[in-house]
Amino acid sequence: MPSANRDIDPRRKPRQVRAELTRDRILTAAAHVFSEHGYAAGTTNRIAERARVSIGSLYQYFPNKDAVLAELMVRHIDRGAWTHADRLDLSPGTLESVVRVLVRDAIDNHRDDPRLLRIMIEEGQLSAELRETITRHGERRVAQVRDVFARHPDVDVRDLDTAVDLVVFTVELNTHRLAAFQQPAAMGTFENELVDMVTRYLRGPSA
Amino acid sequence: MPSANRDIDPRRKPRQVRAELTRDRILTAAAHVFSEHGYAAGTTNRIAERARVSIGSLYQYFPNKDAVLAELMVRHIDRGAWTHADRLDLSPGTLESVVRVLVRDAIDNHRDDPRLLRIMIEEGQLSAELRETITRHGERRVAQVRDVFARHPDVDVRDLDTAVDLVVFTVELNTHRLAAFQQPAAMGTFENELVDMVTRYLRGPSA
DNA sequence: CAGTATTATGAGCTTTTGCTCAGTTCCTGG
DNA sequence: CCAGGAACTGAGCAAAAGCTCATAATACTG
Repeated sequence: MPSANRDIDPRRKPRQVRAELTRDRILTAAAHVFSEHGYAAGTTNRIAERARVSIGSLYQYFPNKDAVLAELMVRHIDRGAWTHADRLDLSPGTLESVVRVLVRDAIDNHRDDPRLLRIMIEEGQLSAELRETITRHGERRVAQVRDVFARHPDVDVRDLDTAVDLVVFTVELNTHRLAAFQQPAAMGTFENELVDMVTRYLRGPSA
Repeated sequence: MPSANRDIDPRRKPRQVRAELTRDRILTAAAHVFSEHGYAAGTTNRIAERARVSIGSLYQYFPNKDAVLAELMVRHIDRGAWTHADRLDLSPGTLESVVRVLVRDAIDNHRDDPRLLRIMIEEGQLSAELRETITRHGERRVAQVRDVFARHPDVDVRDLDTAVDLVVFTVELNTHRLAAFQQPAAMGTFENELVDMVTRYLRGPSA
């Protein structure tokens, strides 16, 4: 495989609408292809083919394959799907309602495509910088949730850090699975049960 | 890529101990390589190299790359790691102890290598037959758990099916993550919290 | 120990895949 | 309307990866 990660190579920057459009089609196609085939098996030719664009065009906008995935990740982050958990702070309601916001937030985050999300994070060599950003986002989220739980009077757990960890990832992972497999119909029921489980856990031994 | 999935091609079947040994070394190496590099980037040459075996030997025992991953999966299943949940039936103790068995079981299942497990399931084209087997295992497990919960007097949930689904996967996924990232030290604490969360959920609104 | 069967080797063939570049088509400003 | 830049094309190159096969080494058998 040819050398990836050459010096930052902005390639041509789109100046016409047409170009922007092509770029978009490439990225959309890439999202589908990576999601379906995984990173390694999602070949650039397949992406170009799916985008109905010649392979040359793809390389006019992206210096290499990694850059395509990276751009996808950047877009995902920029879309802000990852932490509009600001709502969390503003919801001083019952513990259950807080948890529900958390769950809804996770669902929003996974609305795009959970498979792709995993691939973006686990496969493909993202730049250290980008990884940093992602990690930071995750940590900020955990910290935010920790804060809210710490403040809430109904929360009663042995170790707050462990609890937050458990809760955040339980919500995250279940949502992930849910988005991937289930049909939207079962969503409602599932959301309720998930919220219930987490809430009861946080409330502690309500003896 | 050459045609995979040709007619069942048993290749040479080992007749000497030496051969069996080579086969094992190949599989062990494959497990490591796939786990480290993913399926697509885990090349057969790398596997052979790591096994200290010539590439030719690899293809003497496996018709193609997919077959190596498939065999790995078969071994995983055969090892019976997936459902010695027989213990479940035999543990008529408290709800908490039942849940704990469930968690321990999941941990055992992931003892081998969680990365590999994911790769085996999500990447690589397993035969329809093998996929069937895996699905069946999963379903059987869920059914088994459902049964135990249905019988247990302390379980109080709205919808048993949904609850079992939620519980099984929550345990599964958290264990997965735990095995992958955390050091064994934090394991104990985490196990307790997980057990707690699930138990409280199953006990229902203990008003 | 000779003869045969089994196992192991690795150079290299074939296909796949990331990517280039010379040439064509399209768009826009003057 | 046309010149020149921007965008697009796709045949094909180089590297990588899957896999073969002629040959060598090793183990078993009588």
